[in-house]
Amino acid sequence: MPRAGLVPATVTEAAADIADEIGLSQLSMSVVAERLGVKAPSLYKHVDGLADLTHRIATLGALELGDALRDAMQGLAGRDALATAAQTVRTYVKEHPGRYAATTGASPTGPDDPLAGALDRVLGSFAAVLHGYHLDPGEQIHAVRMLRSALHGFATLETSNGFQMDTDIDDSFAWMITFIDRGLTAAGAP
Amino acid sequence: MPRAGLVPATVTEAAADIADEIGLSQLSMSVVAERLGVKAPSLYKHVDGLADLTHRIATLGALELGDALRDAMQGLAGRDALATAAQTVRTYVKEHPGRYAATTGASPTGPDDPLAGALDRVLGSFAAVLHGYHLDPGEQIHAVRMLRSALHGFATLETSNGFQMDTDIDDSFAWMITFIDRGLTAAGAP
DNA sequence: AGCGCAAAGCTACGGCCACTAGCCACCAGT
DNA sequence: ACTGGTGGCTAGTGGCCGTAGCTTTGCGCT
Repeated sequence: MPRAGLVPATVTEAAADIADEIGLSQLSMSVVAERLGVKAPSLYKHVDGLADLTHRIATLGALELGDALRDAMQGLAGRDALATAAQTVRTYVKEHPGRYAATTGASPTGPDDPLAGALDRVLGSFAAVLHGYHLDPGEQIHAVRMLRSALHGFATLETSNGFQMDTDIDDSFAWMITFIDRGLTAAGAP
Repeated sequence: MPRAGLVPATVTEAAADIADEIGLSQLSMSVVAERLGVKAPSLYKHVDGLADLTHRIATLGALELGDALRDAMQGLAGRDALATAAQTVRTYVKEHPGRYAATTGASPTGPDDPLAGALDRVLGSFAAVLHGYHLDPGEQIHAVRMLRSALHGFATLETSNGFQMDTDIDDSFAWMITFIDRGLTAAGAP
């Protein structure tokens, strides 16, 4: 019987995929082990239990989302940057609901936790979106929180089927982006 | 040994309280039974398992939030109605995070499910807020979704400690309400 | 090539969970 | 007072996380 050749990263990625497929709450050591062709206790050689595994999935999700935002927003500003960032977040949450759920449910254990840096990069992208609107510096933090709330709320409500089906959700999302863009433009030039 | 005199409503309320205290994910039949002075299997005489119990907590939460919104918004319109509704939601989520988590994680099983009606009443209050702004009828649904997203996102991020502590969260919330009010006013009178 | 040793896999186990089966005692209605 | 339904119980199953300890593998070093 050859060895499986696992490292923490492989386990984390397999677990993240499973969480996206069946939901984070359904994730278990057994199902991850099964996918990797291994018995459950073997995973503890690479990962420090289910809580640690979830934390690693959260970090992976934050890193991926940060990368996606950075890539998508290259050279954009103002409304284009806002619309692109928003769509990137929404798409990521729809394609990776398990990773995103892990990310939102996690908090860094300390300043050296890689999750902290990854989350900061995501927040940095949101801040970058707002640089295109000439806001009062004191308003910057409020605007970031408003933007996060709107995107996070919309995406989570959408993935949990919180919206009725009858009206197109894409239209509502576009409307919300326009609403925020107009508000930020007006706030920036009063 | 006298009987405990339980009914489904007692069990649901006790479970909801516990969920608020220790988090919905930590809720278990054992801990509910212990609080009610009863062994865990006895609960199955009143409630059809943990999933059913969670569903009942969700319904309770939606009913309570709907009542709170109705009461708080009596006779208010426009910005006052918006600010009051928003603050009501935020306060409810902060005081009853377990109930709210159950509500957002649940979906009605059918049209006769009491949860469906309760959720509709909450949505109705949001729609009532928007009646004070003279929106195009086609925009109404988008505005409801935007409002829900913002409030839901803000409240869940706040309860999961998603915001850094350094800037006052109350200020950010007030800023967001003002932002939405201005946007809706501008949209209603273009 | 062969040897040694760390590490990666395994089986076996303990404790907690949800949930079921089946028993017993209490209280209500006649 | 009897009787039947009902609310509580104990016992038990299967699943989960996580630990202990064993076996085996395969790399590095002589």
